[in-house]
Amino acid sequence: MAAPKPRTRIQQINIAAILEAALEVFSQAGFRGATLDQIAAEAGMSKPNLLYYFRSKEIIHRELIDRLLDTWLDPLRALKPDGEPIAEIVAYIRRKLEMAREFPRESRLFANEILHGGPHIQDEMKDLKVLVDRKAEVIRGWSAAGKLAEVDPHHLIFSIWATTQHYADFDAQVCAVLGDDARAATRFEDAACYLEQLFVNGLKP
Amino acid sequence: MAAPKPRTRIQQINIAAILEAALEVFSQAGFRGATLDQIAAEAGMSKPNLLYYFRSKEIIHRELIDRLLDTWLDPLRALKPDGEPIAEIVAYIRRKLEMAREFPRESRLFANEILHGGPHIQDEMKDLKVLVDRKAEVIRGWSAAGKLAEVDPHHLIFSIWATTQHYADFDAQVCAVLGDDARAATRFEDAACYLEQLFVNGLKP
DNA sequence: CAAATGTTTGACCATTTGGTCAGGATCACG
DNA sequence: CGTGATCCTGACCAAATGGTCAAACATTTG
Repeated sequence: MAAPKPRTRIQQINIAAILEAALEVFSQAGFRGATLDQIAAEAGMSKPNLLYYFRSKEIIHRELIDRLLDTWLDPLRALKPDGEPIAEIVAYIRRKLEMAREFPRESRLFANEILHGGPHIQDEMKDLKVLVDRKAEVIRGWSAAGKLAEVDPHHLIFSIWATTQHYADFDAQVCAVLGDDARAATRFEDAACYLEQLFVNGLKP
Repeated sequence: MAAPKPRTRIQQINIAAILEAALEVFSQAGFRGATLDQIAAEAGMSKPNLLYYFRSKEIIHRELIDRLLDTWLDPLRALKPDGEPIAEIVAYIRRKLEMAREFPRESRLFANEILHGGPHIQDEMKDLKVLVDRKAEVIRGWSAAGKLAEVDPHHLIFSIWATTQHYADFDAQVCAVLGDDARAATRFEDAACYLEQLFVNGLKP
């Protein structure tokens, strides 16, 4: 199905360099805002050479999205039905927050895509729905067993996505609001602490 | 400071039509992805005529952002220090959710801007920080008075922004995951209900 | 080494796009 | 109704951009 693995050493190096550069540029400027010249410059090669490895701008973008989706949902997949519900959810939040810190560019790339209606990932959305529906059933089971408050599982998942990815996608705003002081530097730890409190106990005193 | 109000009737009509069209196009395609031709077509006029009213693409964008920011923070401003804390926060969440439903294009326009580092709104970010810091103090006071859990007020505000704007910015994903059934149709009501539960009581059974 | 295969590039092209301009159409108003 | 201000447009332009191509340059391999 997928193209056979890169044959030569040079191909491996250059394809990796291009994807790294494209991730940087796409995540900053969006698909339309990114130019092949920018990506080529960032990757340290000429534009025709870049196009020798990827036949079009869109193909680079697709490849990035494909690779991203592959790992993006791992934290959700890791939600274990037989774990302790609250602990499982807190662990999920921590994993998502960790990804927001480790892979902010991937998060922004994805956010950009969805923000514009996700025109390139209609198929993948179907798979996403299947996965989410399955995990929603798990959560519903937890609620039914009295181990979790009775909440809409889909919206619970949305709220976890929203609160964690916010720290990657809206980093500019987060940092601007927190200012230059130490609070901005510890924002991920502070967020983890706050979100655990929020999701477990809410805001009631 | 601002240009004197549109003089003529025609100016009022056309400027309004342009801003409406630009909001539509910018929010769908982003700044770079939007073209003057698209905006002009959407506004039902020729490109040179559009440029007669706004001298450049960037000026249209600035005007939209300016008008947006004017009202975007109203819900936060409305947070009353002498209200009942939990009720005030729930009311804030409902207002933000209402805005996500009523003004999804504005939300996406703003999200796009922040996602790309907010290059056009550095100044406005300063004002934002001032407002948030002030409201954070109010929240801290509520916690100190024992009327609210002890949480980081800034991150509390972030989580409200994230969870509510998610329904505007990531609408494509939300609808894809909820599917075609009635659940997608009632997503805002369901979200309001879920978020109230989450923020007040958390997920503990 | 020499052929075959793989890699790189400068020059080039068509299209898109933000923006201009001169002049014609329309409107407000005395 | 006439005249000055406002409004509108077709034609045009320069720059940017995605993409092509032939030919030069490396690298591998028999």
